[in-house]
Amino acid sequence: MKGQLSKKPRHLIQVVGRRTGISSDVIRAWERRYNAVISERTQTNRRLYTDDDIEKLTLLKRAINAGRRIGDIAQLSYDDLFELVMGDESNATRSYQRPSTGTVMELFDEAALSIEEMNSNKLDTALSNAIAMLSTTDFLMEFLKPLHTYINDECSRGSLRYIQEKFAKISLRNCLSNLYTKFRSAKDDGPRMIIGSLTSEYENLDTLMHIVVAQNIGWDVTYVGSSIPHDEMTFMANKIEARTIVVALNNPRDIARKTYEIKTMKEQADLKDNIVLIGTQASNYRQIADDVKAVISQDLSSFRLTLERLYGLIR
Amino acid sequence: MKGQLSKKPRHLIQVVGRRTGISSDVIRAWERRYNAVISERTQTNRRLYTDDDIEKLTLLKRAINAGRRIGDIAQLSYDDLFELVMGDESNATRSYQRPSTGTVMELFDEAALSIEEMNSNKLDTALSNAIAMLSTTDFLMEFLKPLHTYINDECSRGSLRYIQEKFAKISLRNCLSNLYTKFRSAKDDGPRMIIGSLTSEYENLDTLMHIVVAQNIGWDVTYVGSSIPHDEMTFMANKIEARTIVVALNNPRDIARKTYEIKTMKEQADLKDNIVLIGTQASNYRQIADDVKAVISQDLSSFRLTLERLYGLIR
DNA sequence: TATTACTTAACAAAAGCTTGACAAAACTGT
DNA sequence: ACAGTTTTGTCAAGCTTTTGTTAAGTAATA
Repeated sequence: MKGQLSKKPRHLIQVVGRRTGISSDVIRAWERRYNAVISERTQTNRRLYTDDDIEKLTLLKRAINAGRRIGDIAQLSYDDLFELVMGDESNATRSYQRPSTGTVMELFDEAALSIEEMNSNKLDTALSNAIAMLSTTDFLMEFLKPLHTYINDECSRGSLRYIQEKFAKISLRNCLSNLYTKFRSAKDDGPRMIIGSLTSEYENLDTLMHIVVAQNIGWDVTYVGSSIPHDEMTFMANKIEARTIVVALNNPRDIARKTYEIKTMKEQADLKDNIVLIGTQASNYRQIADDVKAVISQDLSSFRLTLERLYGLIR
Repeated sequence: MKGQLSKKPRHLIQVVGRRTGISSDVIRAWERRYNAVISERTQTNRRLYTDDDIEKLTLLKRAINAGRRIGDIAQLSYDDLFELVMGDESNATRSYQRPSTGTVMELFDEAALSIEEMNSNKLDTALSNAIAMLSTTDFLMEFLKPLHTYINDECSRGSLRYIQEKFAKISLRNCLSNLYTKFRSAKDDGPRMIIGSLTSEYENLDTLMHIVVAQNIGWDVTYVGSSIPHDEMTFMANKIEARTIVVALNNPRDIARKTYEIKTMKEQADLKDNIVLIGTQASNYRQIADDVKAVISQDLSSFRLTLERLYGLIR
């Protein structure tokens, strides 16, 4: 499911440094000393890295954060590294295992089938296999998001019952919160961000996906849940010195009130960056977004871009 | 389940320390004095441990927690150690006194502090340290449950703000759902159970704790969430051939309706065992419990006992 | 021209190792 | 209950290994 782009060497070392949080000096030192990631070169000898290289470097960093030493792990394959990191970060008895056979499509079908059968065990396995098979971003965009849409569709078509929807979403939620806590340990130095939703909003799987994306880029994310009064958010943002607040907007009710609340938050919170609005209803807040210079991110990929831009500016 | 990897010495002493919660000094001291775990070495004399070594150290730690002395048990084989620990811990459940309460106390304080500071990273760390340090049951009963009570108390006293409560509970929830998925894979053959709550009930951390307890004993638990119509529960129970349904009752509203729903579920679901009622409000359902031979479990320990009894009957 | 990247070499902080010592906690015999 | 002994976690000193950082000089880039 990975595009061809990921195999193409195209990132300068500077970009890689930003994305992974590893300084270019260190990336070069790792290459020189341990052959950790050996990149292609341009005709004029500049290093060019692929997306896969970045993923491997990210894993290396996480492994180091978990107590490994670079010299011991630099030469491991991506798969071995992955398993190692999963074992290290969760004291889990079971570690993720790459399925030897089967494609992402098959995993998707298996997930769908387990939802129909209401077999939560099987569903969990399918999910963690998908995590093991794909990069985090791909897992979200190419697997979890479609699966979520599928569930909603089948539900409104009536081919899935209410309890099947509920049950499936609990598994997805768990899976996302696992990802969340896993990445958490890796990043304790990134720029801080608060994600939550205002009063009258409900918890939303999409919001959780946004959290994982943000953490993946390097942000230190605090999720505060749904239905949070705006002054509480402001209080927390100031207390923990968050650079930005991300507000999830999925419920079409009370637009006027929420507009006012966003405005107040912008005024009272001492943010270094602008507020970010996400969710299906975010587009209804264009006016206030313009007024307070908030950024609207309609989907995961644009959210990712927004954050990468901000993160780049910070360093 | 264990691959060849577990036999391969690959963990640095630091990693081992982090995973077991035993300081590297102590690990070395145990090796020097009692030959507790003798690791391989790298060419440059660094210690490298296998997964099995980590398991043995974890057992040693649990044995010490249960009152053993390291000098007496260090040289035991893994199997002997395992048996010892099992015996010790099951005896300890009833009459409770833990010698090394000091450190657990500190973890509790650290958790409380991180809630005040709203540092989710620190809170997560404290939680996973507590998990590593205690057996699952102790973790729930002696750590998570008190922490939950503490949060609620401080909140009603007004010394914690709403957002601190919300934020803390999200971390606890994540922690519980991690435990849930962690144990899930281990048991796919146990007797099946559904846990959920009826319409007008909200999600509740106590219910999640019950799930973990049930899984810990060996049940194959499917959690279906809160606010589930009773006929949906029945449908699922029959479909996956659950032995029992556990109904969480925490909201004092609509007792009459829920009473009726419990009765209907008992009639229409094809359960091998009786329905179990849990939660703060469960005691208001004595009448119907008698009528349909449902069991009421007021707290985690009585829930545990009930399930152990059932589980014992089944095997 | 100012910035970024490349290579090589050197340096210094961090972490590991061993040995030895010490003090608190636990145990023992009276 | 109490004094003496043993057990055990912790720490320090002195050494080695590992690894991030910095500097210097050169080349490419915009």
